[in-house]
Amino acid sequence: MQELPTPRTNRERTETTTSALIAAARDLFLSKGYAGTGTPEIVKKAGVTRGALYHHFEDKKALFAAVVEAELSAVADQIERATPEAAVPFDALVEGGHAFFDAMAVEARTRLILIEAPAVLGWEKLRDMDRKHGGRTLHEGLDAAMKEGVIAKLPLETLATMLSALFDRGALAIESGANPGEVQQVIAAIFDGLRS
Amino acid sequence: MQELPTPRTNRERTETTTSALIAAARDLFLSKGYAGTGTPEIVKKAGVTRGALYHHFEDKKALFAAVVEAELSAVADQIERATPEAAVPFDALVEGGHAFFDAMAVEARTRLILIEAPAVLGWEKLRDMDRKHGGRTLHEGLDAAMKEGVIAKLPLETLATMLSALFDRGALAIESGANPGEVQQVIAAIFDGLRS
DNA sequence: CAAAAAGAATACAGTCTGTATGTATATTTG
DNA sequence: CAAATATACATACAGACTGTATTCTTTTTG
Repeated sequence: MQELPTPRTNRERTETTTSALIAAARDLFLSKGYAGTGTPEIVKKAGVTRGALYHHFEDKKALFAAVVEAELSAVADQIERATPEAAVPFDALVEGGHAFFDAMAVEARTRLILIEAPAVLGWEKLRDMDRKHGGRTLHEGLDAAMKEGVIAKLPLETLATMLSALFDRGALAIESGANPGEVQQVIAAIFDGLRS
Repeated sequence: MQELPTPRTNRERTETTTSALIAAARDLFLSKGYAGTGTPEIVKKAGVTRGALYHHFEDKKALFAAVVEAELSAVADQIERATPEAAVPFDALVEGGHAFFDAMAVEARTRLILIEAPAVLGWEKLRDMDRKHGGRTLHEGLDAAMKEGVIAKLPLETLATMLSALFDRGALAIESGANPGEVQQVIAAIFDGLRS
């Protein structure tokens, strides 16, 4: 009875282990936080050894960054899928906000993306990652609305940064038990106040 | 040549060592972050031993909490001292915001209070601590402005939470090189939009 | 002043991270 | 296709840190 070597290409092997690591790390980071999760536990859950982890990732932080990137991508996809096309740029912003809260409602996702990621990776680093993914939605929406004269003319970059803070804080507040309706009401009022 | 025992009351001893620990920890946490600062380094800088640390504080996190509390208190004091009295409630909000940014301009203070503290102590815990100190300023200002009918009627608690997010994000953006003038311009525009 | 309590120092056990070293599996090259 | 090389992975190790247990010292109390 021979052992079947089951030959796999290197790309496949890498893909398998990195996926397993990211998936395992994601679950543990979400449930126990970054500091509360040790690499021994991660590799055990992923079914590999620490050697494999440190072969594919520079360090624990790099693995965490990969998890965050995946989550940001998932959020962006979920938003894009939920908001097909909005006739009025202004409405797109409101709908996008709604989709954002839905996407962030995944258990503990807010803590991972909005609390832990800035602390572990640095706020600016996360800001850049965010821009690559979901951040574009808000940015482009504001740009369009501003060009059509729907909202007041303000420094776009700064305005986007400030308004995204509203959504982030809103998601955190909702997860902590705040009334989602109230949060959206307040955000709507603020956006409405920006109309020219 | 006898050693002078320099008898000190227990309260004095406690006060001395806890102060030294908090001061040393503050500097190190600010410059190297929470995870990057070990307790051996802290006690060395404070001139005591780890035994003293763990006698007065439950764990490293508790010491960090004490530092954060002190920083929050310092920020609140600085704001209160900078904004004597504002005739119009609405103006008080603007002036308070300006004072807030000044207070947060202390090197790395934003990272400690806005990034690390939520990650280490939990967002809700920090939210509570914040309410005890500076959070009141914004809360009361909004309450007054709303009662006088200066701004639109909205759920106060939620509105305060959302607007404080603007100031927090603004402080972070400024520390990351954003134009302070633009930040305040955007915030002013948002507040102005809320006038009824 | 003796006993009790509180402050503080030392020693220790357990855990984690990152690296160094060794082995097996793929891929490239002659 | 065989040897050489590179990549994937596993094991062993060194250093550091956290929190606790123990012991000693100083202050307080009866």
